Amino acid sequence: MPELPEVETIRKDLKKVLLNEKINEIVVNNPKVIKEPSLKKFNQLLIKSRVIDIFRRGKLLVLGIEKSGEKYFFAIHLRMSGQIIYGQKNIKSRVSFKLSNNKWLNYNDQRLLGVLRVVRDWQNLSVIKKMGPEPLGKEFTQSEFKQRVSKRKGKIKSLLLDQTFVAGIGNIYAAESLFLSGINPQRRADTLRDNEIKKLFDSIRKVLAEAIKYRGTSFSMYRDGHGEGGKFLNRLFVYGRKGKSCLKCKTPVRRIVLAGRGTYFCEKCQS
DNA sequence: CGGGGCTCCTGTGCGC
DNA sequence: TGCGCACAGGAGCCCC
Repeated sequence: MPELPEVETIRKDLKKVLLNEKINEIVVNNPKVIKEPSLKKFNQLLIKSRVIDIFRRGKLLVLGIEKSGEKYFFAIHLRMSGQIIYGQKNIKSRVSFKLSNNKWLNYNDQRLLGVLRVVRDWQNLSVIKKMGPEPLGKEFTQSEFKQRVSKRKGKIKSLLLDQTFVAGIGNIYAAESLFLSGINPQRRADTLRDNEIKKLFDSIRKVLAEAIKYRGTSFSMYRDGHGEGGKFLNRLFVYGRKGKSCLKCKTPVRRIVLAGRGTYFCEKCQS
């Protein structure tokens, strides 16, 4: 569900309310989402710990925590249906944390696909070690992007979804970036011309930055740190608009399946 | 390396 | 109303 802009919105929301709070109580209603370490150890490490940092890498949200002089990282991947909502206790949550200010941090996850971990070194997580560049960061440059794209034989849309290639892009923003750049999602990456790759590079950054500005896209499950929806939904050009007319040329938007994922595009605007 | 299929889950919406 | 199927902001795994 949440892609980079959604996770970033949650991060910013939580940063305002979570820093320096202590976790005083943990209620685990479904241990399945806790992947590392054991449930017992997970509870032990988090209880009475203090939140000292909150950051994001790709779609991964990380809380830096401190417990009796030791530093740990609470890494949260929301996958398809995860939510982290600050406020009142939610009895439907998979895991809830009671904070020292008597508020609750609820981890909700309808489909139970999310992953919670507590580790000593977040940079040592395999997802992090394999993860591609942060698309809004300085290390993401047009020239290295162009070089890497032009070497790949797979479909450009699959490549954008590959977290080891670029971090944080998911199904919505892959579709929107490709629409803005006028590129058909089925194109082989190595057939893109230089000006198309440049356009794609710019579009990725533009779409992600805009989506952050509008606090993400709420199709159904996504909620920000306070349980509110994002406002980017009505700024989407193609995602979820099958059969509706293209906002640029009025041609009906098509939906196909690529690598098992719904893929939306305008045949006329994207070639 | 690339692609397809399947899997982990729960829930909703649609056609018949 | 009921049933079965498709589909859902993700990603890892196996196999060809």
